Amino acid sequence: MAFSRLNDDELADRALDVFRNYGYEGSSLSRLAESAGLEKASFYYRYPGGKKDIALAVAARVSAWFEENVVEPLKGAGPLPLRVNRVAQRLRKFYGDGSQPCVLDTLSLRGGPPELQAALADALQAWVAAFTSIALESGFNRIEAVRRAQQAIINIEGSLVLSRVSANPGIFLRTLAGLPAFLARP
Amino acid sequence: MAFSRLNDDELADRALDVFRNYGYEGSSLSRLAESAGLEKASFYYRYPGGKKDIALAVAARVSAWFEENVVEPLKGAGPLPLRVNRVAQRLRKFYGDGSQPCVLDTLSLRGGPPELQAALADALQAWVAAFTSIALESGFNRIEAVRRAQQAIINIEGSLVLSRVSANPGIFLRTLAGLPAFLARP
DNA sequence: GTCTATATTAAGATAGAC
DNA sequence: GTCTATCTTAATATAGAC
Repeated sequence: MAFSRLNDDELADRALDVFRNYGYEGSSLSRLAESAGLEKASFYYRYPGGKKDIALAVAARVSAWFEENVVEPLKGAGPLPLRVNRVAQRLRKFYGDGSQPCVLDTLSLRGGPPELQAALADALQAWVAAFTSIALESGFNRIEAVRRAQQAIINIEGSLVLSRVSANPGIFLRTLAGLPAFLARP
Repeated sequence: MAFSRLNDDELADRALDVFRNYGYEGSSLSRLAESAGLEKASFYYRYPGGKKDIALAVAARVSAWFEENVVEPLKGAGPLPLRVNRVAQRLRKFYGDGSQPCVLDTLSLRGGPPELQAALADALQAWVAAFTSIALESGFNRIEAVRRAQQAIINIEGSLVLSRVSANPGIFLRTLAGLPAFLARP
């Protein structure tokens, strides 16, 4: 295994996939190392603090993902609904078309360190802020804009739970389809 | 510990609390046994199949909880919004005022047997059906009633995730407050 | 029906070779 | 920077006393 090693971002992406599917406690170091194609000892070399460290790296990666795939695309040119729709497609992919749990939801389950909870809360806050900006730009007043942003994320998170538990992606995909009209009124 | 033993329902309630906070894989038998105030060996006496068995018992208990606290109260007498509000208060308590994860969400994470996933999907389906009945009784046509029922549960599950991750129960409590008007239009 | 005791396997973590 | 080897602790599971 001297070749085909993964860089830090790729490694965090693999770990993200383990964490969101098993929760914090359910993600054993063996599983995390295996998902990275590494022996446990090599894993400790990269993340001396073990599971805590890689979980924090995953939280940072999640924040970076939202910056790159939600905050930035929303700032781009073009009509508002079209920009929102671009973000909806990124979210669709991020959540595996409704088959993958949200890492904010499941990595925040009991067992992780307080810094992890704080980092996940920050990532969520950035998401709300990005959606709020769009609702403001769309003409809603501040109170209504924040309400819409929160409700849009409630819709995404809630429909994801329903889709996943009932093994019916349609609910999640329909929610995403309605996102542009909901956040950026025509 | 010859006295103060818990019956099956009480035991399942304790296990439910462990499962929803740690997910399936993250809930060790040691933790489950400890939460029940039993030694591991005693736990195996009651649930010979170990974690799988108690998880299935928890899923059955969840179904029973929805039957008793959602389906039945909605059938009671009184104005529709008042009945829905009674259910909202039960849900508020069930979810620890927005501090406790939903067991449908987190017990369905990877690791559990297929029968568990099926049982949790059934419980969710019963919830949707109960809310659909209310929306129908309230005057919505069938398609809109199903949509409202699903959306009401999306609101609950989604706002619970937001409240929990951001440690802000307000979002969840506000969603519950709006439930009667949403499901049973005045 | 619950306990103590114990066996086996997996998880968490480090040392040292390459 | 990754590996094998090893240690320690925890998890899973069973046997047998009470």
